[in-house]
Amino acid sequence: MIDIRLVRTDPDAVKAALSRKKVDPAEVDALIDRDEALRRITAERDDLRAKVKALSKEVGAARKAGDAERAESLAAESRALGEDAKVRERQATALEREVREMLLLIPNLPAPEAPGGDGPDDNPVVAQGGPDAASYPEHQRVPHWETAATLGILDNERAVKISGAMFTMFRGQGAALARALCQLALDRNADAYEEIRPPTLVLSDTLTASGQLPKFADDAYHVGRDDLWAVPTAEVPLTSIYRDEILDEADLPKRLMAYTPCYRREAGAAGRDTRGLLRTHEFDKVEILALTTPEQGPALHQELRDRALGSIEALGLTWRWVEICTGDLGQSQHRQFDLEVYAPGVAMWLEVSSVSWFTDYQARRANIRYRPAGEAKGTALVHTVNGSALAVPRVWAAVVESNRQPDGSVAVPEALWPYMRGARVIA
RNA sequence: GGAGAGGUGACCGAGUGGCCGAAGGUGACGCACUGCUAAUGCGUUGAGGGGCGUUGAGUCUCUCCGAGGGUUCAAAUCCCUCCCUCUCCGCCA
Repeated sequence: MIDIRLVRTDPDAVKAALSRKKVDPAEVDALIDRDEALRRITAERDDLRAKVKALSKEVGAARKAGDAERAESLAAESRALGEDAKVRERQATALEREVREMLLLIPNLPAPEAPGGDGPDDNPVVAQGGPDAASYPEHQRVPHWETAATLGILDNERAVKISGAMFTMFRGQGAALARALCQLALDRNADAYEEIRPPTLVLSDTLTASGQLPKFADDAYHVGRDDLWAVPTAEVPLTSIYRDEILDEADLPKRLMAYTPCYRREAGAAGRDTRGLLRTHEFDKVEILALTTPEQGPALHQELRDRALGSIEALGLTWRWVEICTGDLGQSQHRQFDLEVYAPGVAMWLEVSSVSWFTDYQARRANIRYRPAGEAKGTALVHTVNGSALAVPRVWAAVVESNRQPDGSVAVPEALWPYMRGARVIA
């Protein structure tokens, strides 16, 4: 959620910032209107309550003094005010809900330094590295699903039998490779990040805190019988770890990482990227996340990007870093970097990591605060940043394609040797 | 899933209708005492919303004792529903 106080004090700045995300200023005006009504009703309600409290005390005093008549008349007066207060209370509750629902749907303000643009095509490439995308030889211009089928390391046909379309299954060395990638990402970040193994079925409140609900309910799997949601990313449980808590500034930044499976319905993506591993309902990912002070936010955002990049470089892949323009920025994001790797077999740049700075947008939803050092009282909202340290399927695909040997085998990148039970080649 | 007990502030814990945002203790912080430490004494110490004022001066007010409803002039306290924790039984990787 954005700060309602900012909406009150500087509505024009909010509208201007949000217009870069294509939000209609009328939405902001509607919010202001409801907020004003809420504050008016709340003031009336509180005033009535104060009177009821004062009168109630007098009733007690009169009773004690044995003045039953006066007590009764005061009680009657208080009763009448109480009726009024109850009416106001109902109105206030309805307005509170309205304001909150509006606030939950209004996106975060984009960073001033986020580039303008209408969509993905306008995302500027900031940097690139690894082998030249044009340098891959002919024997590496083979889609991973073909190589994998030959080697018997991917069995999507049977995955579909088991779970339906867009589910995948790794086999043998392919399964080991998938697990090795996770292990690599965890080990590379264990120097600074606490490893978490969180639950992956979560409450609606948890999914709301990180921004997926209420707007993106269709994208997530819901277990109706128990009203639980399958997490689309470890960001969801990690963000909620300190929900409704107050941290010490000395404990910030708090760095966390988790390997989890991720579940996505891909509701709007029917028929797209259905071959191989480019888009699947269930995949493994290592997520890194930090809770920071506002001052630490930008630095941690860079740190996360560099860490995500570190694993990709260790694997020897061709990569590029794009910055997401305002028209393509997600609802909760203030600023976002994407990392893409080049997959020579499918001749595509694959998005493998998305590193985002949310300012206090998630923290306000999740109510995660900290006590600024040196100040006896008062709290402030933390900032959240997170990113994929490594998302398995697309990296798996890129590794298989860019390490394919002329004989059809796949050389295991050296960084993964410790995790492949001695295998240097998948054949 | 069945039976029972319980959920109060950073923590422990008292509180069965008004004098309770809440005793007492622990912890933390400040001051005093002390050669230092310790001990002792005194004091301070929750969060959130709104109004007026200020820009970090305050002041008034409302809300919060697991959550949500209800009874009452008045609810931490009485009633209802739900959630969670613990113990025993059942089941089970």
